[in-house]
Amino acid sequence: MHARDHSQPVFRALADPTRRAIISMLSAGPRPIAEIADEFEMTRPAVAKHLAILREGGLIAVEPKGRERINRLNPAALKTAADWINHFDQFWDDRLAKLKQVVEDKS
Amino acid sequence: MHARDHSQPVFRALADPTRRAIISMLSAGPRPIAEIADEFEMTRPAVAKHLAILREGGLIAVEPKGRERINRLNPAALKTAADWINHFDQFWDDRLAKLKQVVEDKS
DNA sequence: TTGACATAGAACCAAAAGGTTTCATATAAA
DNA sequence: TTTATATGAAACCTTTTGGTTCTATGTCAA
Repeated sequence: MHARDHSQPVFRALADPTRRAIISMLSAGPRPIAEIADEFEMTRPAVAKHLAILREGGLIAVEPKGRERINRLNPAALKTAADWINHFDQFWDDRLAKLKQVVEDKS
Repeated sequence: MHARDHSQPVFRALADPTRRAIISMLSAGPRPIAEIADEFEMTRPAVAKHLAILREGGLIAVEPKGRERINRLNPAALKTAADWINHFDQFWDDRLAKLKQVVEDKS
């Protein structure tokens, strides 16, 4: 059993509605900070802080490009949270969970 | 922009490791507050606060039984978070997402 | 080189979160 | 009825969170 809680930074990142909105936004494609900040009614440094927390959760990766820093969604990190939640699949839809297992076994 | 964020109370509830541990614990069966609090190194009122937040997220239901209050997991509420996350399934495993869709359509 | 642009980062602040202790209340058991 | 138990709830405290403004730095463009 895993003693420590590696999913904490991910769940923490997902807890804020602004950060979830940023994830949605970045699912359409990578963007520099200023462009992201334009979509919200808060200052750029505030958005930058949210991006830092998303980065700590591994949810985004940053690549410098000239004087910009391009933020790209790393959806694989979402799987950490999905795995934890899906652990309880059986409780809300046992049949689907079993079929999904079959699908996974066949792959 | 989405008008309102109905998933916020769920994600908020999931953000704390103690609350996730409580969810795990209750997946084994309903328990009264004192029994839950025994498992953590914090006071009963602290645990009671966590239970209140889980209740706000719809993740647990409480039924009074004598002088006890039995906390029962309501895993259906987890689906709210799962749905949001699985919306990004395509990014980490497009094939599985499609098969899962087929399964859901057949039900 | 000079000026504009994109971002980093520090200092600061108010509110929320997560904990505590203390006290009140309802039910069960003696 | 009296006492013990299970919980609710208030008051309080400290740390974290989410925001701000101001300043510094590196890069592009004239």
